[in-house]
Amino acid sequence: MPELPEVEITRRRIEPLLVGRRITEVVTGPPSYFFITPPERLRERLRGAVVTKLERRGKYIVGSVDNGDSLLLHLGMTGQLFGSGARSVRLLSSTVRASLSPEEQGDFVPDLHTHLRFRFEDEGPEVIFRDVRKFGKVMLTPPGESNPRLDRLGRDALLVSGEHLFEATRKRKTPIKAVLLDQSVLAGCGNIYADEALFHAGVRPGRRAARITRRECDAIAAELKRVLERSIETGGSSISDYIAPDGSDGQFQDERRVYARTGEACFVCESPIRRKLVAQRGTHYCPQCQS
DNA sequence: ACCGCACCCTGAGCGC
DNA sequence: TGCGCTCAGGGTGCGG
Repeated sequence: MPELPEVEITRRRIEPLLVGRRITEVVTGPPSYFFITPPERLRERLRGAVVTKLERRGKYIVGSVDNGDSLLLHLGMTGQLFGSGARSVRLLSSTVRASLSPEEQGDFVPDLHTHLRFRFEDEGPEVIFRDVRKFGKVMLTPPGESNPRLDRLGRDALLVSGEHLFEATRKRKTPIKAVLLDQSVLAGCGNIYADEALFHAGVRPGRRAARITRRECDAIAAELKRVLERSIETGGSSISDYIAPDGSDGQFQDERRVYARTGEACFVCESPIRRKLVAQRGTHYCPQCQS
């Protein structure tokens, strides 16, 4: 599931494929939950346009278009943004994959889940947005208009501080993990990195936020920053559908300490890792190392 | 203001 | 073998 590191890696790799190239055609799928802006409007507004800048805001990728529009992309749970040259079996459903020989599992072929394709004047690689579950989003904001989705975002998770976390957690009865997942507090933090940061900080995810000490807030902030930076360095976590935009897998999943390790031994104390629901999310922790 | 929860979606994995 | 059920989860919006 794409969180800040995966989104940042995607942004970095897509930037040279998108920025500065004149769009000649936008090919879209039919209207759906995925399209906040209707596909017809996207096609009209982006034909002939150039994206001049590509930034990340939390888990959003935001493009500045030379017509003044702002292009918002969100990968949701299963969104994949890549160049047409990417080669990865993760770009195919397992049933389709199973019907192909290894040598056939090469170049990407647009399918039912391919909602958006950008074609360019230079006739080079296309930029493709595929999303099986359609929890991803694409949206165009007209010149001068702000976007409420972006306005809601809090501080970027890479810039978290113990002080900020301490202030945000006072008077909150909800579990500390819910605060870490709250995009209006920490933009970009998601399920994997919340669990990992809380493990490294030695704090149980279900603890009431207001009961977390200043010292613990410092530890959580430092560890969150560290795991996010480390994940970006190692290419992100390729759990389920995420691939880097060149089709390669990330490596951070090999450095996980608790996420999706239910029942396996803690690397520190060998206690079995536990899983429970916190804030309606699958949550993993070590009962011995975290208190 | 804050909190919990339903909803959106579809493939994987499981039990029968 | 195959069907049908359940689960997964980011973000939004609603009701309490």
